[in-house]
Amino acid sequence: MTTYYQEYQKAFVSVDCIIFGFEGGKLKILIGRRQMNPGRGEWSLYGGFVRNDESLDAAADRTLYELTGLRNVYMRQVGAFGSVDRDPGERVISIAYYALINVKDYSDQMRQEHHVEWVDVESIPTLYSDHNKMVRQARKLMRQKMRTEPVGFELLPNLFTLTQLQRLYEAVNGEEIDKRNFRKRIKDMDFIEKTELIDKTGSKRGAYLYRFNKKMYNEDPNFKL
Amino acid sequence: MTTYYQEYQKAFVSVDCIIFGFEGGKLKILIGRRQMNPGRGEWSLYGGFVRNDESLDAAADRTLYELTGLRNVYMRQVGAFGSVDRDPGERVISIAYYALINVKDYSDQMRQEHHVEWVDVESIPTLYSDHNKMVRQARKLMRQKMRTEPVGFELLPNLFTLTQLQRLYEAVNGEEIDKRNFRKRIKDMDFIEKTELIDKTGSKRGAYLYRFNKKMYNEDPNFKL
DNA sequence: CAGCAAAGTGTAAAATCAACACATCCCTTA
DNA sequence: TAAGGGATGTGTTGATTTTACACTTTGCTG
Repeated sequence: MTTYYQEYQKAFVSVDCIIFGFEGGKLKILIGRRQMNPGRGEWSLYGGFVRNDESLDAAADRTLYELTGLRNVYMRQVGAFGSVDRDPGERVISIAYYALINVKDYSDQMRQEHHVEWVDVESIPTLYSDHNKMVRQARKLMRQKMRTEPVGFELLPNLFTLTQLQRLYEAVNGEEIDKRNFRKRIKDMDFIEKTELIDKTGSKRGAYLYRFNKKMYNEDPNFKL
Repeated sequence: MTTYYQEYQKAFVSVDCIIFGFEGGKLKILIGRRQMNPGRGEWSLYGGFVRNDESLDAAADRTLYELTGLRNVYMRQVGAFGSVDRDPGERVISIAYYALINVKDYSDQMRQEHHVEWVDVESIPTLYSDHNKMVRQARKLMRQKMRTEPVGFELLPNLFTLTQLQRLYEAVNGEEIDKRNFRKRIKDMDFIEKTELIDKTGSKRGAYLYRFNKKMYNEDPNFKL
């Protein structure tokens, strides 16, 4: 291999994942105690190093897969973090990604094996290095995305009630939404289909289950919530 | 220095700058012929490598300074680009930044020395590697930012006419704006101050010059265009 | 002094958004 | 078996925001 840039310095490049889940009406992220030095034992995002034969996106996918066993998860880059001393040991540039997963797709056993926990985004402890900053930025981007694209469904089961959907948006935006106005907006979006199925777990009366029809959305992609 | 991560691979990390300017009613960016191999002679963004003793943001600032001699320029990160083969020679992760500068602040002499040119964003040639992708993303972010924060003034002289401001927004969004509606919105923003000065270069009649009052904006920061 | 080119100005209709209350259903339990 | 509780589900109205739209003024130029 020709070495063009030998006069310049290299750095370690890692990815860190902000993994969002929605459970019990709360928006949560997965964090765990850091297993390696430096910083062993501190609360931390889950991450990993980028190999020279994989793209950043691929490294993020792989990292998420290692942790959850899930593939084809919705992930988006948050940005690159590169303070000189963000890692106490070496120069490490980290690229943060956020992921949206359905909590039910993540086995509790696997969660425990990796020593990670779901914590409410409203009460995140101090994390290793600049991870709190990453989380803040991820939330901001995610909130923005949720407003303009139908990505919230990634956090819900295939079938969901309108109340669940509303609670999700309330958790993401941190404010209550008027039920009637919310449902009116949903009605305008044909790609959110009402099924004949009823969910009985959330109430005695039962609520209709809805589903997101991706094909229908792609034919006329206009979403706003 | 303790070496914690020796089992992992390092990569070169660079920054690339999308430098926006506004001139003759057109939004432009600075590009030049690449001076180094690989890719010498191809159209390219201006960039540089990140040193181990500077943050990513500092590297971006330095790179812009080397090219333009300007400091304290409005810059924001676009994101990290890391396809495996984005650089034909080595593994290089690049962090893209966009900058907003007032074209008049950039001396034409310095521009020529660095062999860069202003080109209309609507007719950008094929650029080296993934630089076109960087530009697309930068424009998207920049457009978004322009809508919600008063950053457009970075592209204009201190004193500007409302027509200039309107042309800027038209160039950024790629669509014409109704003059009366535009001016109505401006009137609602007290921090865009009318001065008693008149610009005579743009019309025979002359137009009032306005200025952006940053302090006033900070007291009540609400901007929307 | 007529013509031109850009500056500057208001209103009305349409669309969107925000506020708001009660009946229904089904299960539970007294 | 009747009453109570808790979540589901449903429309209207006023307020606000957004859009569409045309003519006069000014000062220089020929």
